Order: sequence, then C-alpha cells, then structure tokens
Amino acid sequence: MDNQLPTLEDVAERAGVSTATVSRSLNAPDRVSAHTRDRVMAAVRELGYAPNFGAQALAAKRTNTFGAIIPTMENAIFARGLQAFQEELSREGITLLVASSSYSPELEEEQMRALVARGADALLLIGHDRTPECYAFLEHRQIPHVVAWTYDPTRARLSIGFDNRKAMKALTGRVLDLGHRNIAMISAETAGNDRARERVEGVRDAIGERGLDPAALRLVETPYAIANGAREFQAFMESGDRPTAVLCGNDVLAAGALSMARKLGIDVPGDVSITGFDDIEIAEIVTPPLTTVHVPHREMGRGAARLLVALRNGEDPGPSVELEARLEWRETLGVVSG
Amino acid sequence: MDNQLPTLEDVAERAGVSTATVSRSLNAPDRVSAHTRDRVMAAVRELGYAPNFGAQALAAKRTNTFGAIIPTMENAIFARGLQAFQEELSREGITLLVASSSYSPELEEEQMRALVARGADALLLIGHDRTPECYAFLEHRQIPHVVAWTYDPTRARLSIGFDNRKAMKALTGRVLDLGHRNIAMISAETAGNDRARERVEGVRDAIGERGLDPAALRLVETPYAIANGAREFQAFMESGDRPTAVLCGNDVLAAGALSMARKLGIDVPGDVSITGFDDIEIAEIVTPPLTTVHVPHREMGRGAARLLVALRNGEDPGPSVELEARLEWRETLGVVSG
DNA sequence: TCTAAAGATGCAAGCGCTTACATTGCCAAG
DNA sequence: CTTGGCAATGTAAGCGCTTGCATCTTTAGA
Repeated sequence: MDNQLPTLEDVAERAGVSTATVSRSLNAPDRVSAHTRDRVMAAVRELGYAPNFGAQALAAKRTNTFGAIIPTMENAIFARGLQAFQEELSREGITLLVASSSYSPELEEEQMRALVARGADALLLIGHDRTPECYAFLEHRQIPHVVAWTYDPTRARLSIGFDNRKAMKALTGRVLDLGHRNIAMISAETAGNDRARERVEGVRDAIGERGLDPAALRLVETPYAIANGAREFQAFMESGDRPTAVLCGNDVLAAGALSMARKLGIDVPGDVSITGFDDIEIAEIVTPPLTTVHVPHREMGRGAARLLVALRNGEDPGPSVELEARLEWRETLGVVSG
Repeated sequence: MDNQLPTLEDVAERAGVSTATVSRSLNAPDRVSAHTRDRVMAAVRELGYAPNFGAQALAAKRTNTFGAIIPTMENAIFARGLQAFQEELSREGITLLVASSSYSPELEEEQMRALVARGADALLLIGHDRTPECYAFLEHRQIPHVVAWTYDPTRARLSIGFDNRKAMKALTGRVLDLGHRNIAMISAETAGNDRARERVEGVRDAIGERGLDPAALRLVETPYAIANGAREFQAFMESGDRPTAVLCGNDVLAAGALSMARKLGIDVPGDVSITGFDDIEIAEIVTPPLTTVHVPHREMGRGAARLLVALRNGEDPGPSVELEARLEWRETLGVVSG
C-alpha cells in the first residue's frame, strides 16, 4: 500500500555504485570522482531521494536541532523572545523545535524527553522551577541547556534573564513613593513558577524596606488569563476595603483588571492604579496604556541562543547573564487618590 | 569521552529481561506482567533511559509526532487553536512539534522538511497558499496533512475552518446596512495568504451585492503588526476624504487602528467605525471593545487533530469541515455619522 | 492428573544510513 | 616490466530499536 520511499540503496543501484559511494557523494563530495558524483546526483534527482533522518541520526550520532520548552503558547509572553532565539539559531544552521508544557511539571518532563529523543542537541528552558526528575535527566544525559526569563543570583545553573524580584521591587518602590499604602496584588500561580514567586517577593521587599508590614499585602493567585485578572480585580473592588493600587504579576492579568475597571466605571489611575509586568504588545494598546516592567525579550532570546551554541560546541559560555528590566512608565499609575 | 547513553539493552540487562520485553513495557504495557513492568520501569529510571528516537523511528516506521507549521508565533491568532490541537493530540499520545515560517514561503518549505525529517507523521498547515514545491513534497512523501484556518469550497484539499470570504461579506453587509458608504480596509498582506485575500474579496462581494462599485473600496495592505494598523489608520484619517468605517483584516491591525484613533482624539464609533477579524483576546479588552468576527479557534484545533489522527491511522477522515465564523457584536461599529 | 489455550517472554531479523577497513586500478619511479 | 603509493570504490559491521514468531509458563477445564 504505502509507496515505499527511495532509499540509499535504490539510488546506489540506479547509479550503478555502492551505497557507500552514494553516501559520500552526498556528505563528502570531494571524496568521490566528479564523474561518479554526477551519476549519483542524477539518480538522486530522478528518484526524488531524501535521506531518512532517523537512520542518519542513528548512524551519524548528531543532529542540528535545538529544542525549547515554554510554559504556554497561548499568549505573547514568550513569543517575541522565542522568535529572536530562532532567528539566531537559524543563522547557525540549527533548526528549532518547540514544545509547550502547559505549565505542567509532568508534561514538561515528557516534552523534554520527546525533544531529546528527537535529537535535540540542546534545550532552552524557562525559569528554574521543575521536577528533580527533569534535572536528573538533564544531568544524566548531559544535555546542554540554559534557563531563560530569569536571572537569580542565588542559583548556579547557567541562565540569562532579568532579576524578577529586583524589578518588581523597583516598581513597587515607585508605587509606594506615590503614596499608595493599601496595595493589592494579583499574581500568577506561584507553584512551579519561580518567576511569579520572585515578583511577589519583590513587592514584599519594597514594602518591608519602607518599614511597612509586608504581611499587609493583599495577595491573590490565579492562572494566566485575562478573565481571571478581571475577576480578581472585581473581587478586590467589591471588597469593603478598596486598594488604591493593584499590582499585577503580568500584563495579561493587568489587561483583565483594566477592562474590568472600565466595566465597573472605575477610573484608572484616578480611582485606582494598576500595573503590569512583561511589556507585551497589549500593554501599549489597552486604555489607558499600561504602566509595566519592560522585559528585553529579543535580547534575551538572542543571548540564550548564543549561550546554547557555545555550550553545544564545547566552548565556555561564560557566566549567567543579567539583563535589565526597566520600568515602562505609561498611564495607569498615579498618585494615591483621596 | 562522551558518556554513552543507556540503550534498551542496558535497561534489559539491568532488569534481567530481554530487550523485547523492555520495548513492550514501554510501548504496550499490558502485554507484559505488572511485576516485570515494574522492574523494567525501575531500571529505566535508574539509568535515566530515554529511547533513541532515530532508532525507534527507523524500526517502527512511525513516530507518534505531528508537526504544525504556523506563519508566526508572535501573536495570539494561532495560539488558542494550536493549544486545543495539542491537547487533543496528547490525548492520543502524540507529541506536537511546532515550527514557524515567519510568513515566508521558502522558510515554510524548509520547516516542512525539517519536521518531516525529524519524524512528523502528519502535518497541520495554515491556509492553502504555498509553493508548488511544498505540495510536491507532501504528495511525494505522502504526508498526511490538513489545512486549517480556512474553508474554501473551491479547493479539494482536506481542510477545516471557516469561509473567510463569506464571513467578511456578512460583516461588511452589516456595515453597509448601517449606512456606511465611504469604506476603507486595512488588510494583511495578501501575497501568499489566501485568508487575507478571501477577506478582501468578501468585502467586495458585499459591496457589489448592494449594487455599489467594489472598486471604490479604499484598500491598503500591511504586514501583521499593531504599529502598522495604527499607521495605516492614521493615513486614512489624515487623507482629505475620511472614511466612515475602517474594516481591518484582523484584530491586531484593528487594535492598532483603535489606539491611533484614541491618540488622534477620534471617537469610535462616533466619528468612525472600526472592525476586526479573529476575535482574539485583545478584541475584548481594547477600548471600546472591538466588533469583530468570532473564529472558533478551539473547535478548529480540536477538529484538525481528529482529522489528522484519522488520516494517519489510515481511516477515512470524511470531507472537509466548515465551521461557522459569526459576527461578534461589540462597540466599535455604529451607524454612519453626519 | 493431564492437556490445551492463553499469557509472558525471548530470539533474531531487519529498519536506512555511516564509516572503518579492504580492495581495485592506475601512475610514476626504479 | 615491476612495484609502491594513492585515489576511488566497495564490503560489511553496526547504530538502537520494534516485532513476527518460537518457546516457555500458567491456569483451568475434563
């Protein structure tokens, strides 16, 4: 039934040479006479031959494929960085394969194995949190890998990113400087997400530093979705004690909060300030434009690619690199009202 | 030097069974006794074993991997559908590998080869437009594939999606009914993008049907980006002859238009109406919420997965499926002013 | 207790390719 | 006319896995 694809042997037969010669014509043309090579190439063309990757990888023990495992493709958080990552890799002749873990640790391990099994020579990972099994696997197989989207000075693993905690602390500092004291935070779920956790800690740091009580922070966690941001914002607003500033763990939640504010007729930043984190595209187009923390997505993606290529080539990638995440001042943060 | 990875044989030895049993424990657990299976699994874990994909593919002639090639990961258009696609596949034990073509036909072919070479059993493709080489390749290798995000009754290829032309025609009909006559359209680039082209045709259909002149449509094409939508909108608004309605080929362009309107102090829909297409998340959160065409992303992703699985299994997938894309009425479309 | 069917496991032949090593043929130098 | 050396090519052994078939255990009915 299924139309057998031509194999090396078919080509060899047609060209009247051995499979070895065909293989050499394809992979090391100068080790074969021009005349033979031409005949082989003609046969290849006539048969529409293409090498079988599996067999090739099996025999040659190398691929030129890197893998990336991102928590989700459902939003733009990783998109821009990934795009830059891919662009840099393709410059090196490396193909990128992407898998998504849906924020599930078990799935992440599975995807990791799938990618490695398919020949990924190296892996791009997001954040430090993952199961010990994942790390054991990486260690054991000696898979070159780099952690991105975070730079945590307390971790040894090679990484490239920004200090989530520090950035959030800086932002919160500004919020406090504007007089806000009743602060609420809508965070992404922190379980298995060190970046989210760091951001929460950053808020607490800033509060503590001002001599205020970090425990007074009104914190809620919710999965990544606009609707969730909206719902949690509504809950805060309808509680007896309205916060004057709602810090969101990311722009998606903030966008939800903002749209709910509009729906409830709450003026931002007049009645309440809202901030985000990530500076993805929507931050610019929501109304009013969102004050957030700008993350150097492209730079991060490009840098990650370079680190990974170095690692794979057995070169010294150097130390982890810290990028700056700076405050992007727009219009949703104002002085405390009333 | 390089730490040999454990092989099936190593696992077999450690577990005290044959390689066949190990293979079966992994791929068909119920053909092996629970006791044996446990021993095997323990050995697998201890050794950090992961199957060599090349060898596996070579021997089994099947990889349980599907591939998807999407034009871009930079925005949410394909995200939700892809997520649903993946969820459905993982239910079948199939891993999804994603590659992005950056809207480039050459790159698409390259990615296609890469995916297939790495063992994709089947491919999810977006839209019908691609190079003859791509189709020749698919034909030649007999790769099961399905085209999504469009349903075009004039094409024979198996597809799942909605009729872009019909949907856009319906939307435009509503716009005309509201009295708009000076209509402009900001379209995505139509070269190599049948969906964009169909949408433009849909607008013309509606105009023609009313006995008006389709050639009077003021049309501009621009690449996919918020900033481009903003720029083209501005150009229309600053032309001597302001349109009363600006139809955008997708929500991203519409979001740009909307933010520019706000910047220019133009009231939407008071001064000008704006519509989008796709109904991605931002459509709901821009101000005012965008009137657009709702696309059944999840249903499409899920359906595509089912078609593809059937194809791969040699079953009859049935005919192409047409989904409904309905008008999502929000607040950016109003009666013609003045 | 005996026997046959069913279940569990092992054996070994490939899958399509690369590559170390062996062979062949040719040429220049002795 | 040999012969050593080199370039071109062929031979064949795997690479790590799956799977049809053979073999060995159980289990249960007679």
